[in-house]
Amino acid sequence: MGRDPLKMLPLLQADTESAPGFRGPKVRCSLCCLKEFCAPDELSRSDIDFLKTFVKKQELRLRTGEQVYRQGDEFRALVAVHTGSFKLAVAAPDGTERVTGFTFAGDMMGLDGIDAGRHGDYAVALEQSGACLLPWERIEEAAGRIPLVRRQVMRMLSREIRRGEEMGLLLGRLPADARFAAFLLGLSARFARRGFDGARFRLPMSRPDIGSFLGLTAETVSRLFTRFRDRGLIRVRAKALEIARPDTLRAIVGQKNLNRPEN
Amino acid sequence: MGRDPLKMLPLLQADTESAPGFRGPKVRCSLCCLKEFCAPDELSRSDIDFLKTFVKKQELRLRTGEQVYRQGDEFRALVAVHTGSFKLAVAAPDGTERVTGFTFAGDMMGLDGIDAGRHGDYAVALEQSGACLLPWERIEEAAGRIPLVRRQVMRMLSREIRRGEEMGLLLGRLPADARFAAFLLGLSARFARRGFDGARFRLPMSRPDIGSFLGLTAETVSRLFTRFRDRGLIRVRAKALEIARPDTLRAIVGQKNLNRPEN
DNA sequence: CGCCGCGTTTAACCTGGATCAAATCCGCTT
DNA sequence: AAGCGGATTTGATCCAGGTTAAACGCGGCG
Repeated sequence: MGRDPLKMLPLLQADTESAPGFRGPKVRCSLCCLKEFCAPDELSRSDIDFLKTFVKKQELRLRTGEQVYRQGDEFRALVAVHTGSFKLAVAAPDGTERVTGFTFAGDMMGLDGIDAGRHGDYAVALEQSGACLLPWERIEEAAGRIPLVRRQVMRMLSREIRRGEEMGLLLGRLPADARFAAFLLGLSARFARRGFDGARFRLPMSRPDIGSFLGLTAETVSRLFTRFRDRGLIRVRAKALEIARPDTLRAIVGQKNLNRPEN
Repeated sequence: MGRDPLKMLPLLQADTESAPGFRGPKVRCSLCCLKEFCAPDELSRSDIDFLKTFVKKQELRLRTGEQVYRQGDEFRALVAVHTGSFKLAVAAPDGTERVTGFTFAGDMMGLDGIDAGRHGDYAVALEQSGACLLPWERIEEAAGRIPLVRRQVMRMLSREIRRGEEMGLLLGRLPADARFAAFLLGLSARFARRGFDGARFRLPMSRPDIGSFLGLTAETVSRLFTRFRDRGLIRVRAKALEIARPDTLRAIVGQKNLNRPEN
């Protein structure tokens, strides 16, 4: 698991713009992170300027396997994914890893640390990725000053609660194939919402990661990939995925939704 | 399930103090709900007065089976449990019920409705119960005005996120006995934290409810009750529960925590 | 006081997915 | 191109917990 010592990039430092040895597309954070809070046109110019004072130039760049923050680290900032993707996971007492989520460009990470003041999970880059740090103290301050920001922060938190509940429903009650179908559809919807192709995308995570996330073994996940492929529901080629029949996938999620189909 | 038409008490009305036919201990809400937000002594007198303007006299009284809010209802207020207990559940498309949580005195309900503006679950009283309504608009206003309230609201939301994650871990990866042990210990801890006896309490919910919550069948839950009783871990007598050996229960949760015990 | 209906417990069997084991594929290095 | 090591796929068992069915217990009611 944590065999080779993964590098930990310092949090909240403005000079981490270019981690040594990092190569990749040069992107600026600018307003991208703020979109998560508010439709930009709903904010006044001065509000935007105020927000920019603490988000700009906070970009963090990570290579595959590097962690943005570690479990137990002091919580100081929310992390907005700017480019690439991350897996969120917790380490069980014995060191085993349990994947709790995946994040992509536009997602926010670290929300669960606000209460306890430290991170309950850790975030690992699944590929070369960029992230914006949003110092929580500043966010709180902004939330006090700008009603719109306050509302959006709370909605973001609430949305996360809802998502957790749905995940619980998924894990607790759906059989393996329905979980897997729901997973694929969920990814598809997320990509589509962000303007990417929802029918054709890359899975940045490994089979064991998917399994861990869905409460299944890597073997079962692999079998599901092949079964779905053989049934013509998806097209897979290593990490590349194509959703061929989303309707059928939806049916698999819905149909097995409960134990007594009839009523 | 929803066979007999459960009564729906109107939300946000001040005159629901005494629902017709309701009998039970007469309790006042006063500051109890606010404790959820802030240690009362950290708030100034004027802040408290301000908060009281919209929480006092908002108490709702419910009898067994009555719903505080229904799935899909417009979200207008947080609901703080004042007395008694509730189960939170969602109805699957086919009408089947999935229990997503239980709440007791001091707990807050409805947090997941903030984002979407409507409730994603419904809350049913498991016994004669009382609840306080906290109009969300007012809470938001207070959050803007009083930094402490703002912080506490956000922490509350964050805590809920963390709890959801833990629930996911539980549902996705623990075997039945570990889930059940964790459930009992969780209840115990919650009661203890609220000043009740953590070793001896009443389970207000039915076996099927527990099963639904844990992603197990009622039969399995029943078997676990008897197995745990036979092993001397608990004492059960219908709804009355006594935790005899919490340490062993903890061991059951921890030990089965993962698939490869050795490493 | 005994009947009725529902929630709970117990018992017998079956299946989905985990486990264990092995073959194959793929990206990288030399 | 060949060699290597980890990831993925495939195959063969096994078992926890679901399913089905039936007995039991208990409170409400006529």
